[in-house]
Amino acid sequence: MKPKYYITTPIYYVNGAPHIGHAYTSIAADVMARFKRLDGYDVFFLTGTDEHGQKVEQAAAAAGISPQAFTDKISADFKTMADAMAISYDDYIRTTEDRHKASTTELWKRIEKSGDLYLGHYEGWYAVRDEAFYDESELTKKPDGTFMAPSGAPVEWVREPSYFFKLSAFQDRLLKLYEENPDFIAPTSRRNEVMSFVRGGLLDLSVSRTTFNWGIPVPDAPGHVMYVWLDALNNYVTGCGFPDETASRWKYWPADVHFVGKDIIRFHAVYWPAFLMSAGLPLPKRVTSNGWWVVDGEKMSKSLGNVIEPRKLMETFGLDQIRYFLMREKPFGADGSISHQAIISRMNVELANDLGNLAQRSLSMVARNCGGALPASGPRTDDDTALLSSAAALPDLVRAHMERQTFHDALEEIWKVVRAANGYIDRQAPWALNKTDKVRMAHVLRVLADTVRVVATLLQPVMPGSMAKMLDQLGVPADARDFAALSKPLPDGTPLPAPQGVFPRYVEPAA
RNA sequence: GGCGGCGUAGCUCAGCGGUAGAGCAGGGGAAUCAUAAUCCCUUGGUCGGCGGUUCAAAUCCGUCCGCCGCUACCA
Repeated sequence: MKPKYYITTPIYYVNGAPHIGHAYTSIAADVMARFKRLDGYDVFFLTGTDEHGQKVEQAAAAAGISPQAFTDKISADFKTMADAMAISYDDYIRTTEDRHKASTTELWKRIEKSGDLYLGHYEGWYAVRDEAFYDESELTKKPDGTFMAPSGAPVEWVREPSYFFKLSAFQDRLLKLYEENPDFIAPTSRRNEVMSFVRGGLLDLSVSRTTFNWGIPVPDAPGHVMYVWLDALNNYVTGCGFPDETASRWKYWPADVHFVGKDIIRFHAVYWPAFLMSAGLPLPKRVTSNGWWVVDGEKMSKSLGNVIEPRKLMETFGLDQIRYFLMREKPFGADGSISHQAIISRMNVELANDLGNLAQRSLSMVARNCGGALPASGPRTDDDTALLSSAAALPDLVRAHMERQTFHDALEEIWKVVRAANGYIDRQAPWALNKTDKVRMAHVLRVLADTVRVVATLLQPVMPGSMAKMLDQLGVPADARDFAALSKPLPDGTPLPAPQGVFPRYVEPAA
């Protein structure tokens, strides 16, 4: 039986259109999911939308439609986006679904039963627009005497009854979790921040609200709805069929990895495990967080007019090219910059010149000089062995990087082999052998075909469409494209279709 | 303020105790199978400053300068 692997993206808050940040996290999670499937795992990959909260309620009112109609529309937009980016999710969850309400109600009851909830009241300066409370020290006084949040939003003093979660009681258990599981939070810099935060002491968490209705009702507490994070985080458990622990999907819980943006690491690495501990449910194995993309050193913002839209990028450069760029250009956990020029450079230098051209020059010689059939292997020279060995070592190297989400390093390892193959073809010069030693030429071309096959197989998670084309051209059957199949050589004489360029060079349109 | 991180070639970064590295960009050459793609060679750095430990320091310690992150209920 295949080992299971459960992977999630955040569920995205439906207060705006999908942007590059959403695309990035989802693509990374998708790369991971596809990699695990090819590596022999029974993968469950969940994504979806987070649809409750006061802001949604108000935005819907402003739009003159019901909250449900409002979220239906935006959730559909996110789903369309996920499909357009080839996100291979197995389920798409929405927090407004009945299954999630049932699941979260049960989670609440379990936490309550553990004695970790109590009724108190919350008061403070509240900004409706930010859906957040602020400490008085954070506020600035305006000329008219009213106060303003750091975001510029107006605040008002509110006092409301609220249920609290005894987060303060979980400090030691959380620290123990981090210490015993050094891989629980990635990257390390975030782990240090989280540990430092928890060491500093934890306050109880307000987990219900009475000032709005668009949420899951607290059981037996009229007027209270659950506060957003308890509701939102629980989607990961809902997706596995909770509270039906006999559901076929329940085997997937706990998650093997939650992919999140660095802004929500604390919710996933502190609150979420505490909720689960209280409810007596197993904890996720890992929370891995990604950094931001900036444009020319500036954070993207509408006012600066430098917002990069994922749809536009895909239209201009192509989906696989963008997926490749995002995984290749910077370390996953770190911030990095994106620009038109940088995309073109990766695309033309690495995809078109290095890899696309390697496949094209190798396969066109097979087509022309080997009767369009895969040549047989021959006696290996040292040069042959060096290249084939580096290709054979690739799956383990890449796997190790994938486990740590060091995608850019995984791709660099693959590119070392691509560059080595270009060096090999120049040294062996099969075009010269064509005139002097056709037998050796055929053997050289087979070494190249085998090397490109390994590379293309390993790149499928990042560029599924393009690599499918490349593997077609290499004569690899559709059922022999997982990593295990690499140990089985392709049959000699496999007929190959006429090669066609997989990665065209990007040429700037004439102005 | 407290805690943590970073500062290495023009650019992005790796190295983290033993004679400075990669990719891109720049320069020269080779080849001509291929998407004018490829390959080889090469220019270029007092490894932020100053002290210290050591036979030996980008690499350990101290200090200074400059950037950045976290410091609670915001996706």
